[in-house]
Amino acid sequence: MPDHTPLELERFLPYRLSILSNRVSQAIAREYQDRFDLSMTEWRVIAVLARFDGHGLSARDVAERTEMDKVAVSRALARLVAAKRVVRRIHDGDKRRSVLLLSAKGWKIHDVVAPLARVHEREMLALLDVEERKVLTRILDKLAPL
Amino acid sequence: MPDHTPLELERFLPYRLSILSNRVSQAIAREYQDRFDLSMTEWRVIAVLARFDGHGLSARDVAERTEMDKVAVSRALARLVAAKRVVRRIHDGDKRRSVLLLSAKGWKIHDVVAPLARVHEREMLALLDVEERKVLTRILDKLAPL
DNA sequence: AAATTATGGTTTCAAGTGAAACCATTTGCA
DNA sequence: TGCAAATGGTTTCACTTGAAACCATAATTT
Repeated sequence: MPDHTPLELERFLPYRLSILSNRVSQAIAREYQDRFDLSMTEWRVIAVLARFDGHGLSARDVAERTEMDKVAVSRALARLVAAKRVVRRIHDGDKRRSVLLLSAKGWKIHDVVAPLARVHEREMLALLDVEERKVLTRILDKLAPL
Repeated sequence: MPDHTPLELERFLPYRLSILSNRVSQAIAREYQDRFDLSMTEWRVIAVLARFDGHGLSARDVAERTEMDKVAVSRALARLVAAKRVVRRIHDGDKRRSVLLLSAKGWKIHDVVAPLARVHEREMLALLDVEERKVLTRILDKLAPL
């Protein structure tokens, strides 16, 4: 007799994770889209360019730092450059490589969105107590290192 | 002077959550695809139909239970019915509503995939200690209730 | 009962996505 | 030095996806 023991989706970890992550990302993405005409991937690009300002990051570096594939990054950059939020130069001595910098416009977006992002994070953390927050960080370190 | 305090993406909670969730989902989805020609959404449909067997679920019910939108469910069902993994009848007394049931074929898939899913979950949990597991559940209950 | 509104479900359309092909340049090596 | 392989980046193609329009049926209002 076959084992029909059903999987309880709503207690299944990968499922719950994906629900949570989708809800959070959706909410944030929608806000960035509406208020700044900025996609999630574009925002991530801006965030790393801000963080590693002065390092002269290339598109490849950005892809690595954001865990997005290079096609996504290429497209996000195309839009950001077109909107003059990012300046693209060419690397001295390697004409394949681009050197990416936030423009003044890009910094302005960053300076508004970054605090906003932190608010979102705080709202989320506000639902947890101190211990839960600590353990959550530890869990993420273990499950998705780097 | 503007505040350029950069957002550290790799410590930003929504970002980390999305990375983790994507990695896990991707790995699982790929396996189901390769081994059973089954998409993630199709698997979720099968899982709820198995779980609520005998309840005569409609497509709408499935959408609710899986937190997927009705378009996704409609398409998943179309494929599942075409593959004879799900049987679709029409509700007595409401000709709009469908009544969905797993076929023998559908049950067979379920009986193989459900244990496999549990293995995936266990592998994940194996990286955590007992306390972390308990707290993780609590965190998910708080952040993504229902 | 006729007319309006709501509901279950599918289709359509536009946008987003990844894989693979591609181009230019650079690196490694015979 | 010259030629094959590798690398940074963009484009193409086929597929997925969500929003809105849509169709049929049911429920509600008058």
